Amino acid sequence: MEIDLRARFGQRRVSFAAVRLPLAFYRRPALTVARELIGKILVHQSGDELRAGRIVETEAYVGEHDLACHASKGRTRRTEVLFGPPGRAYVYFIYGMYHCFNVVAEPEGVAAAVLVRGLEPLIGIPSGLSTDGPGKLCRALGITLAQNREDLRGTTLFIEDAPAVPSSRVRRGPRVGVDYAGRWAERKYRFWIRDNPFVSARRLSR
DNA sequence: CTATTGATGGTC
DNA sequence: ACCATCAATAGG
Repeated sequence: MEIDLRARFGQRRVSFAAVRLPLAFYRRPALTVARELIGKILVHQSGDELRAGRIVETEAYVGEHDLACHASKGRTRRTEVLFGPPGRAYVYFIYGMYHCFNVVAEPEGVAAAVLVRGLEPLIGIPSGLSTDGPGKLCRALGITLAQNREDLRGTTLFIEDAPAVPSSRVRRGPRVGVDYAGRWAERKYRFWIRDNPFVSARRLSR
């Protein structure tokens, strides 16, 4: 089923072609994908529920050598999807309560991904559910382990192209919650839209 | 405002 | 035992 996002964004006077991001978008360095995902539209359609938001915050996890990346633990049942083809969902369950949604990046064989940490609500987000944080946005969009490994060019969980966000509006800083990764925690692998209220960890987001 | 703590369960 | 989180709580 095709979904015409143009009609819905028309209400916000935003017009662009509703087109899924192609494989080539994802098959690039994770840092590039993380930066370029800012402003794109994450959509989850399950049954007759359509929920979508604009990506306002991401983090790159660049490979097995990156001690903050789950793939640094090697190839396991959980991390296997990271070694696979790009453009798939990597969803994991954390702290017994939350899910986190990632986009697999880089060519097959390179275990890298981009964590989506903040969404600006656009369509169908139930009132009272916030989207400023990786766990919260998964709850708001109904993303669970059921979506793990899903192809993001499909029809249930997918990402639509949208106008690029200019560099003047994008900020960079260290990733959140990865102090265990030593020097890798210091690297500025996190991207967010400046002053956007749907960015997580506001204290660290100036 | 910062710092700390508890909830809660998959993974290895 | 650890954890790519979050809300509640305590303290300055």
